[in-house]
Amino acid sequence: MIDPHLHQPVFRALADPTRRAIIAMLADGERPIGDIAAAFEMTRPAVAKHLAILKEGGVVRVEKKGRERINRLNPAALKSAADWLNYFDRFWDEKLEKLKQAVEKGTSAS
Amino acid sequence: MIDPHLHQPVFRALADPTRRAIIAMLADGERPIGDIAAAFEMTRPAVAKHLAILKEGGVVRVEKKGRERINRLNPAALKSAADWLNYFDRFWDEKLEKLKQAVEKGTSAS
DNA sequence: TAAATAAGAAACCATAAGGTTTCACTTTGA
DNA sequence: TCAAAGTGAAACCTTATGGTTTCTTATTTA
Repeated sequence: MIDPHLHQPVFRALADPTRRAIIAMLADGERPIGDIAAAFEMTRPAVAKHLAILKEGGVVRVEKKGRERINRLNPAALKSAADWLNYFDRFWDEKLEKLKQAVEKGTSAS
Repeated sequence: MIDPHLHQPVFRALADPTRRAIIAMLADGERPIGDIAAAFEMTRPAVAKHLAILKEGGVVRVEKKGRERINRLNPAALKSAADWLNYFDRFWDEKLEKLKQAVEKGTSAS
């Protein structure tokens, strides 16, 4: 299994429900911080901190546009975490496979 | 997108690198807490706390066996988080698709 | 039955997290 | 050019987190 510290910035970014909600929101389209703060009824500094953590994980990127800062989702960064998790697919797949086999055996035996 | 609070116990379990390492270790086979503590050079109470959080997320299950407590991975619990993340596949897939198309166009044009 | 083994529980500590208020800095538009 | 809009940054507060030490409880086994 891969070194868990490599994934830390992404998993840290994913750890907070507000941040996951921000990710979901940005999946729908890029937005300035003010919009996000308004949507979550939260002060801008609070959102700014969440965005900083999301940026550290590479999940969000900013583009300065006049006096606005456009926050854009970088979904590729989530792949690192997804890959880590998908590694375990084999386990519950195996379990399902075993269960399926057991059920089939039982059905044919009865 | 689904309510981010539903996934909270799992994502919280995944947030710490030590916990992810414990998950990886248990994927290799069930183990009592003492073994885990020894492997990570950490006191048992510390590991016990991590295991408690993993249990809250349903990621780990315990079975009392004599004076030992066997900790076993429940990989199915990870599926909830994996599903949430895999939702975003479409985004970087889309990006890759667009990039591919752009490259192909460029190649055929040159 | 007494000693050793495996673990849970409580108390405590330092630091990280998540939030707020307040103040300063740019860019726009009248 | 000057007020308003959109932010960033610093200071501060409360609670969560991750860890330790110490003490108690339950099983083995000699």
